[in-house]
Amino acid sequence: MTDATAGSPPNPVSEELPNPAYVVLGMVSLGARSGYEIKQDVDRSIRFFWTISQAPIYPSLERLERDGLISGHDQPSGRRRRRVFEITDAGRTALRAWLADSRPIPFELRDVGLLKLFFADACPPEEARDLLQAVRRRSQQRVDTLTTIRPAAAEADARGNPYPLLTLEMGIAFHQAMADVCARFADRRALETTADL
Amino acid sequence: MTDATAGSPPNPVSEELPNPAYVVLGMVSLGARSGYEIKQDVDRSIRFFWTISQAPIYPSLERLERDGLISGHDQPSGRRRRRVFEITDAGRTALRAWLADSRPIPFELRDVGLLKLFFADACPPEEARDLLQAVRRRSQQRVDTLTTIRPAAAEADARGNPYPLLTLEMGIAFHQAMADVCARFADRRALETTADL
DNA sequence: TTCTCCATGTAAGTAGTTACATGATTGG
DNA sequence: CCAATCATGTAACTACTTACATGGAGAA
Repeated sequence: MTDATAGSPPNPVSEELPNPAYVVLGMVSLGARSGYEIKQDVDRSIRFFWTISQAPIYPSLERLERDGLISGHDQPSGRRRRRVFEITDAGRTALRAWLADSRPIPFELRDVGLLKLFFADACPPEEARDLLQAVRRRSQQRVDTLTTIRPAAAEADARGNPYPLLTLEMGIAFHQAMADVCARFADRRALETTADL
Repeated sequence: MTDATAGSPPNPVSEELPNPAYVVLGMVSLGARSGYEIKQDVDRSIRFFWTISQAPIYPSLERLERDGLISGHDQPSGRRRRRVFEITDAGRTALRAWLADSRPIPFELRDVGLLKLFFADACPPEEARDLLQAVRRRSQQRVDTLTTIRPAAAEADARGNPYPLLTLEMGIAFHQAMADVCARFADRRALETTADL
């Protein structure tokens, strides 16, 4: 039997946190201070492979502080309240432990675009073609957006942190690959249609 | 005011269904008969971009039948109960309407691998390297698995439905692209480390 | 007889979302 | 003074998931 009935206050790192808590912890480690800033930073950087809504950020911060992974101080500007946070040594340790966890990392995609494409045989050729076009354009647009953002990530790279740029380039490559497959398929279809005439 | 208080029975197509219902409808349209078969088919075909657990399938089938999009008949084998379904004309129409919906299709990825990679600067170089390796291997394995499955999709293509093969190739392409970016980055790091000596 | 597969269903829990609510500060 | 932005918090809902429960059929 483990001694689980001991008083709760100390609560060392031991337990695993839910994913959003690691996002919050990670953002604080990169310099985000208030809950508001965390949300901003998420929307600017990782939104292409992770989103978080504002609501769960504040309970997350509370919990991280209770666990001693971040330390918070009130820092109002004028009469507007504001609470800022810094990562602690325990927080850095917990973040590293999460990153170093050697269990296999699952990959789960849940995409309506691919789902529709899979069933596309259920609709007439022109509609299927439009659907393929829509999926292609979607990826092409994503490539464009990510490319626009690239300079900011390149700056971080120049300052010694290459990982934001790495993930950005994975996003670009990923969507470019999807767009390419769409294009190849559309060409093949066009050829077949011409051959049929 | 719309006349919403009318008796519920007729209930024409009008309303949009939740995504899992379209998965079920689509699978029935492709020949899946029982709830059990639907689950099997999902796990064999679309699990790489969509999953569904067994639980919500049966309520979905009930609802689709109430709406007249599929028709069900009891077909027990021996004393073991079993209910089989077919798509109706109304069902085909609803499926087509969903496929043809011209609103932009959202793309949302939620991947712990990329998330960890983004924060990888928080850990020492060897651990970051291991993490990159893990992400790379994950994609490489996915490419291998999908390639193994390819013949089945190629068969469907030969029989006149190219879309399962298309979605499969998109899966192969984007995982290959991710693995390539990992490889390029790992090489760059290796070079830099050698240069430092 | 026992194991695996076929087949359906429910109950409980969780992880997240949107929408709402509040209010201060800054810039035009 | 009005709009946009900074800043935090809650309540209700939804869309799932896992785990549990049941039981027949076929094969070894």
